[in-house]
Amino acid sequence: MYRDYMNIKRVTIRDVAKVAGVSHATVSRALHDHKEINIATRIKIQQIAKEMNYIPDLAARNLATHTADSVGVIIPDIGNSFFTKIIAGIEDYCNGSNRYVILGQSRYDLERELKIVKGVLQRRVEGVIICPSSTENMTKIQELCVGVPLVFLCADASSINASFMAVDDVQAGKTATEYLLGLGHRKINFFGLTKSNNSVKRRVQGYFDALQSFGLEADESRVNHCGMDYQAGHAMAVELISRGDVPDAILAGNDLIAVGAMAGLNDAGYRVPEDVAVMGFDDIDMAGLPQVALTTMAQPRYEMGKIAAEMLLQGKQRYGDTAQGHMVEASLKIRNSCRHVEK
Amino acid sequence: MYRDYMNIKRVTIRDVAKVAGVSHATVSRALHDHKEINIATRIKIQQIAKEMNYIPDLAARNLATHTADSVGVIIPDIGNSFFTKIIAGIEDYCNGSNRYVILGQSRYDLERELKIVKGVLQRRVEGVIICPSSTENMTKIQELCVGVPLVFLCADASSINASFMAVDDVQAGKTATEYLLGLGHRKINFFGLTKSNNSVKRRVQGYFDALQSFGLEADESRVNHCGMDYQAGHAMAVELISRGDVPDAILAGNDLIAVGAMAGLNDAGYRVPEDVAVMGFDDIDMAGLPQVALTTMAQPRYEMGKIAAEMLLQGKQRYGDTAQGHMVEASLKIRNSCRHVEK
DNA sequence: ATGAAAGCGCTAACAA
DNA sequence: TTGTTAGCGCTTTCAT
Repeated sequence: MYRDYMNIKRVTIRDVAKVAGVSHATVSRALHDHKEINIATRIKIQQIAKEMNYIPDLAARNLATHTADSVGVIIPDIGNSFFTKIIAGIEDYCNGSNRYVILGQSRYDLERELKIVKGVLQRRVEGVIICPSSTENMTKIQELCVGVPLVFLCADASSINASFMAVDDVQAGKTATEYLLGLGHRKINFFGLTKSNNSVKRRVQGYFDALQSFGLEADESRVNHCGMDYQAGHAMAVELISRGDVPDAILAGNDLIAVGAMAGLNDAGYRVPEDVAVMGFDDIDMAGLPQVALTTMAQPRYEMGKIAAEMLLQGKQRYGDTAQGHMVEASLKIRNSCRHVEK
Repeated sequence: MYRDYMNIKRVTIRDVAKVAGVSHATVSRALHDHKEINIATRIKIQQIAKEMNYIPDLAARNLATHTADSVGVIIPDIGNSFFTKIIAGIEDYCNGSNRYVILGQSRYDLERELKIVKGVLQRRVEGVIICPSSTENMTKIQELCVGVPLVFLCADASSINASFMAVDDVQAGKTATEYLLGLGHRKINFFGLTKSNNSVKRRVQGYFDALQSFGLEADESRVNHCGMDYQAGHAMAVELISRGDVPDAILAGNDLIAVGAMAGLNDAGYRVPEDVAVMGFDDIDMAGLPQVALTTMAQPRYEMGKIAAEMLLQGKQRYGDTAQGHMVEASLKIRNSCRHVEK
């Protein structure tokens, strides 16, 4: 039924006890530097344990103590360095306190995401940090996590009273769009998971806000629903071109899309930024390459991961607790993929 | 002493049993679709379990059955998309069989790496897959993992009789260098963790082999020991320039270094490939961007991860078992960062 | 300072 | 078909 774990039996606390000629309880005490123990026996036991290559079984310990020592981290796409930097932040915080990360990848797939949440919960995590693939799933996730600390990352969860750590995406979308507008662009298309993803939806909202503040009419056909990766951005750009509907500027839901769009534009003979401006969100490593020089809205990814971990593990955010929301500002990073045009 | 896991007690198999009016053993059977159970009670119990939001505790199950359901994956740097793609391969294989990945990042730090190995071992992993940061640590890792399936990734472990999945780095280094040599370059510098990292050491060996086959004398001062990231590549390039020792070509230990070196060269007014050729290893996403167009030795990263996971979980590679080694060829990916010169 | 015993949540003989 | 019991490796009272 289950998978075999190991034929070679690992040395347990009892094995050590036998060799040391004490009870296993004493070994447990010795290993934990318990105060009420003879210092000589403690040293002896620790010595023996080491010689026998004793490795404690944390699963058993956790079972006995009702504790947990790992946190579940669920992100949409491990191939996107934006998330990867977030994980680095979480990891660093966790390693500092000897906790480990159990990783899950939702691939922006709602079913899969829910399944993974269940999966990590079964594994006795101390809490879960999740960048939800969609707004729709957030309530369900919250319900699944009853009793377990939970913080949403990169998603505003204030409406469902859950803890979160996010960038002010509405503001970020607005700032980005205003920048493009200020440069003289008028036909601005938005690329991304504009219908489902929490962050992207809010960025689109900011995009509309900016249009409105410039007295411009919003054109729904300019928000183009597509995936969140390089390929999708490339394909969407190519599609627009083949439709003969080349915009002044493309505001992409993330940098991966933006870079893909740039490539698609280039392939079709359009120059960036001369012919069309391209802008993204996140400020991933790629964006900063001199050869790419993508103008983008930067998010403090590493810090966001770190703070989320801190919120989770210090605050013990849990369903029913007063939710805690951290909202930080994204910052406009001007590089060379957008330029001024006369209108 | 330990961290609190949850105040809200989770519903256990016994809680379900009480409600259903059966013994907890029956619940266990029902939940596992055990054959010897009344179909009506089975359905009833499953129903109740669902209503009560019962979540099985896999730690307890594993303890009882001597099984494990997660695999430890240890890589040097999660910020490098090369490793990230490997993880994607492992993840996909694992998710297919409902296993989870416990992640660790060594940061090319030997102490840290060993500590992480111990950490995942304590967490009852079914096996460990590791991209070792150095050759030196490999034996130690092998010793730590006695009794637990282990496969080295991106490192030739045949000399210590351990299982591994790797690219033929010697050949890859040779092919790369010969390509550069064939282009007319003579002063070729090698960047990277040339003294410690298994892969890099072997690539350097191939580099020397190629030099020799061209009847050229190896110049030790042209192998420059530096970190494995963008910053390190950038810094090393700048240092060479400030030394007034600009080479014809730079062969970087990985693409991140190569891209960093390109940027450093650009910053100092040198053009790639006109003034100096730059080449890397791995073929990460960045390398493929039209704006970067880095010539590199490509490795089938995703597949390597997948195969490693398969080796680990099917073959149950363990210390003492006949080790299994998979060696695949890297392929030369010619783009625009190297060009022909007259000598 | 140490041992004996109970129990964490679960599975798996063994009985009934 | 179901319940009883023991036990996985560990911690933690409670005695001694």
